[in-house]
Amino acid sequence: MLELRSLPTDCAKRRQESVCSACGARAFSVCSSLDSSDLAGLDAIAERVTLKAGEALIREGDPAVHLFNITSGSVRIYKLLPDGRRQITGFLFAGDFVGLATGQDYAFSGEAIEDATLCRFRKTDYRALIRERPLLEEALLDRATHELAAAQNQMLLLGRKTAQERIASFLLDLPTRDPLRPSTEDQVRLPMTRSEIADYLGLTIETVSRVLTKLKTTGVIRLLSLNELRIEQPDRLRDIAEGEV
Amino acid sequence: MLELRSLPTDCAKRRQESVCSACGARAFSVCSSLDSSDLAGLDAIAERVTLKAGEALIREGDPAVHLFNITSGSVRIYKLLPDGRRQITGFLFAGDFVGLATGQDYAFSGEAIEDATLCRFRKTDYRALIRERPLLEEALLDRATHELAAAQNQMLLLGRKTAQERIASFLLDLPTRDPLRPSTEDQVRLPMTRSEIADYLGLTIETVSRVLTKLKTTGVIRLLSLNELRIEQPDRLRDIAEGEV
DNA sequence: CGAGCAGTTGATTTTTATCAAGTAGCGTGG
DNA sequence: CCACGCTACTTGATAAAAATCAACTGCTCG
Repeated sequence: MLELRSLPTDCAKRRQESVCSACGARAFSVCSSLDSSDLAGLDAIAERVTLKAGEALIREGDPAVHLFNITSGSVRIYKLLPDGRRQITGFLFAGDFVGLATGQDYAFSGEAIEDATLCRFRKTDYRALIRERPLLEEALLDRATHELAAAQNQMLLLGRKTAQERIASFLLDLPTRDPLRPSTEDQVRLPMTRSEIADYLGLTIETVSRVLTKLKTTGVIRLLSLNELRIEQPDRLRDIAEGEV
Repeated sequence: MLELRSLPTDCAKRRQESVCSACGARAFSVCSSLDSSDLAGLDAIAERVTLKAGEALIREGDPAVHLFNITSGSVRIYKLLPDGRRQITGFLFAGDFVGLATGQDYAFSGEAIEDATLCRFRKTDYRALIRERPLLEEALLDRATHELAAAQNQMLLLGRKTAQERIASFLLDLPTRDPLRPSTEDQVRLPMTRSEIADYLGLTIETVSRVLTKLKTTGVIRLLSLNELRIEQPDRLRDIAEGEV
């Protein structure tokens, strides 16, 4: 049930597999030395939740009762302005936590992009549990810390990168976080729509479409289908992402 | 020496004052029940650091040896693109931690905006310490969590708000985080330059200047000096910040 | 087969950046 | 004390990037 996916900076060999007693899903430790016994407590207070594509998980402003861990599928979290403008602040995949960054009320909404399964904990239970399990807390702090670093990268992207640089950065970053990435090297799965990519990168769908077309025309990427593409020239894409053009 | 400033969501009465044995500076607990004895351990491994305005604290890419807590003054943290474009990802004040969001190497640079004093810990010492002090770790997790929520707000700002909305949001947010805010209600201290405001909001200095002039002209704010202004119409500024115009 | 939706492409507008020319405040040195 | 020059800031004119508006394509699903 609980699957703490290894963080991107981990080397694979530090992964430690364990099996959730409650639902049988595999659980991976994060980089610090967390093992099955540490996760067992979490499993005990977890409920399983199933969501169809598009269904809401949490809604901004609601009391933050639960904390979630994604078992399968993917989730978008976002914030809205009163007039409907949307900023997607993250795409989350199996192993990610949803709801860590909240106080009294949820500060963002979350919905399934694809069909998804999740583990749900009451925040109060989880608070009590992590007090007894310092290794679990350390793992969560580690994870929050990594998310913070990712958020800073995203601020750099949103504040200072051009449309082309944003798309390039996105195409390079996404597969590193998606556990379902195609096995083929440099192939990218896009489970989200153009509209979601636009709202994640602070652009419009038209601009996303135009930039993808341009990258295709210049031979940097190849569109395999609407939701799948291949990076033909990774070095060039990396240069574009960092503004080296 | 160590000053864990209360988080904005705290009610004042939950503040718990304690005095650092090493340097005499006051230390406040964060919202959870952290007291002097929990902080004492941190003091023991802390060194005092003094910085003049403009001096660097940490540099992106350097090994992340230290963790800092600001005792006085203010700090900017930022990331650069190869061509020099800068995104300031945060302004930090007394009580804030610098260096939480890092793995092996620092992922951002940090410099003093004004003269500042800080406490410095070796990360290894601090890691060892928080394992023994669950309340401290909980406080840090809490803080990381709040920073994550703030980062999401900033992503909404950078990705979807207009220049005017960004400035309005900034003017409303800054005083809530600056412990040196003027005692006069609705008065805002701007210890940073226009260039820093611009790099924090993803704008240029010219745009920042123009928007401030416009807000002044429409009577929403009054510029008292270059680095001090007063919000004349807080409700209207709040409306502008949320796009209700 | 056709409706509807996601995506693409094109023309135009808007916003903000860029380039350029001032102005104001401040510290320094005469 | 004042002139000088520096820097930060402001203001104006123009350019560029991306948004908006609009038309069209192609795919999926009933």
